[in-house]
Amino acid sequence: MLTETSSGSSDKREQILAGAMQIFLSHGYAGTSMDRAAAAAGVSKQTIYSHFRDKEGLFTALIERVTIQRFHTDVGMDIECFLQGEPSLVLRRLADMYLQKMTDPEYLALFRLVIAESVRFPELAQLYTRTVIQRGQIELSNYFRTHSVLNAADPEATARIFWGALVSFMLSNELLYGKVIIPLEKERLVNSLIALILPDPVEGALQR
Amino acid sequence: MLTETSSGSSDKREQILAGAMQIFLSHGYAGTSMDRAAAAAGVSKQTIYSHFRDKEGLFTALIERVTIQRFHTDVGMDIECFLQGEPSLVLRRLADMYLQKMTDPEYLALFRLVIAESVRFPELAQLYTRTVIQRGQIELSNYFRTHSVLNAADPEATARIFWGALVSFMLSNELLYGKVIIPLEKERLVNSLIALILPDPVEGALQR
DNA sequence: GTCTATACCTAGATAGAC
DNA sequence: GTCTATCTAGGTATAGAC
Repeated sequence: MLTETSSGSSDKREQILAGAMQIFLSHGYAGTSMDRAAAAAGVSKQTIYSHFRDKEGLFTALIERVTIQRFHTDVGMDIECFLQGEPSLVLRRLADMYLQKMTDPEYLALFRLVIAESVRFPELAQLYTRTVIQRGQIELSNYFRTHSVLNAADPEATARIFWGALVSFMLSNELLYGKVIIPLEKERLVNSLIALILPDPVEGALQR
Repeated sequence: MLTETSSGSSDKREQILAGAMQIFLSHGYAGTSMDRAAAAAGVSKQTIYSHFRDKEGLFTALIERVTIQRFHTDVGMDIECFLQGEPSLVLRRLADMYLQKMTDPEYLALFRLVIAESVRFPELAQLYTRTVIQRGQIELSNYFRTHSVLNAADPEATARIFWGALVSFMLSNELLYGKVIIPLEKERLVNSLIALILPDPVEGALQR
């Protein structure tokens, strides 16, 4: 049920993408050799070259696939059911969901790789921005816009702040070893975030 | 006036670091060859190897230098004078200062490179976290803690949110092409950030 | 200390058998 | 389409003249 490309879909092609993905995600573009990619996929090097034009073509197809897949899983789960209930509960639910998605090892590796290669492969970074970042911020903007009880005169800017606090928390904690250097419990970040956005914080919402 | 290392300081050493830095910052670790680094520094390859053990040693010394230098320039400017005055003005001043520092091309390149190589060179990522990230957040935490008029029951968490919103804005705008894909004026982000943190937003502070 | 020249290896990409 | 074998360029690192 994946999008078919010009080369057509085949088992081998999927096998190559699945195997090479592990190596590229963990070792980066320049750090991955076609030999290792072929070995990880369980095929010979020439088989890769019969399915993809060159190393760049393989990498591009691969990152596109991971990004699009992530988009589809996001669409798969019903976002609407997350937005029902007390705003404080909804915001907490949203924050927990985004943080959980962001701390997935594959998401972290994709995030790091897209940033690392954003100069050599700008079109991949742009795809990532449109597919992952923009999507999340539109969801948040819509919620802030349609719930005027919240302290969000500018829904789009508030969405950036909410999302940005979570992204930066993940980046610092998971990729830059902040978890051990400047530890901060997730709950404290989320509690403060909610307290800022809710006009008058409910007593029970702040648990510490 | 730089910190002297075990190899001693020399003009050549500085020349090598300055030249190689440009290449490493723009092409990454694996994307930089010792030939290009030598050419950019205007020395021969063997001269590099007489000052540094190997490519990893050169890269490590280089990133350490850039990170420490950035720390020193931060110390150089008097942070205290930034913290005088109305909280809304101080927050705006802080936000503008951090955003300006973050959009410096060399800072952006260092940021991207540290993230890209955070697996191969974890000690550099940790140095970056301690020197750049932790420092900024301590400054912010102290301000929030000593100004209880602000809506910051948890100063450290609030500092994370403030800093995180700015970092993520920079990351999205400057590294992931968000400036053209999901544009948002800097002023709107900063205004909303200040409005959230100030208990009752001053009328004149929101300009749009 | 600094350069030129080179050893040795691995990279991406291809040729040709099947 | 798929594999084995191979070509060529470019990589890190070193040897030896000055």
